[in-house]
Amino acid sequence: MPELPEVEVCRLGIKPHIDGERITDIVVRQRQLRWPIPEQISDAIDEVIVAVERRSKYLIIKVASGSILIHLGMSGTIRVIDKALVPVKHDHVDIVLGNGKALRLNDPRRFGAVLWLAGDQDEQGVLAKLGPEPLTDDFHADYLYKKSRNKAVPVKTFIMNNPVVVGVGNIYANESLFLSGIRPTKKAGKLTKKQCQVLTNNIKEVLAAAIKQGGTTLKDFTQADGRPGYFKQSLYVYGRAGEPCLTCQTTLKEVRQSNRSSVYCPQCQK
DNA sequence: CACACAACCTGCGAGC
DNA sequence: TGCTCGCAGGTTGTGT
Repeated sequence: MPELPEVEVCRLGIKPHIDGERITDIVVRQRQLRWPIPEQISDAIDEVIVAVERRSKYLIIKVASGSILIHLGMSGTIRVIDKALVPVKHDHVDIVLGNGKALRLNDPRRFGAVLWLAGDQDEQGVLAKLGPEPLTDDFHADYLYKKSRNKAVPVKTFIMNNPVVVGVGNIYANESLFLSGIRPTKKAGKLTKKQCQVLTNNIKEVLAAAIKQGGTTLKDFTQADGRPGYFKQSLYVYGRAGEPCLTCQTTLKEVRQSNRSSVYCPQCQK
């Protein structure tokens, strides 16, 4: 499910149920995710959760001696459930809590990850290479303009590249570019300052709006049937190839870039 | 260095 | 009913 908004909605949903709770056990049923779940993750057992944070699409669950990182990949979901609930297919990990609940990760495709960071230093590996958070002031028009100079890559590929900016996945990349009137195939280096301004603004707005809409379903997060059921987005282009543009009725086109589908309006996006 | 593309894995819907 | 194919919200690693 996860692009940045879905991960943030997930964080907001689970935080009230797990923050301040003691981890009483960590049950690993399937260790082989994107990377094997490290044995040292059991260091977190008997410790108290002191923070529930997010960096990029990683959830960060902090205890005194380190942090558990969780990435949901393409198909991961996480739920707070009663610890006695019988696990189903692809329920790979439980973080069992002192309050009788458990944080349960389900991930059919296993592109997700559960990692352990000892101490409080930033990881050399996954977190160190990440660019700015899109919703902070570190991500702004001048930054994007300077960063994109002399880049021949298509702008869509550029904004989906984690070292440039994190958290912009395929859906919101398509939507942001439509709202900005920029073709996904345009070379990043050809963006004007004005276009960088418009694009950064739209990326921020699209992500913020999605978080806000996801938030409306938070109260259902721990219901028995469980699934967060993300608020249905009103999407302008994603998944609408061949259908009329909602602005000008022109038939939306689809191209593949870096093996991902890009949909755009040939009239509205130049 | 910059960029394109395959790979990781399972499930689902379309088409036959 | 059941098979095969293509595609899916992400990221890393390899090759040119």
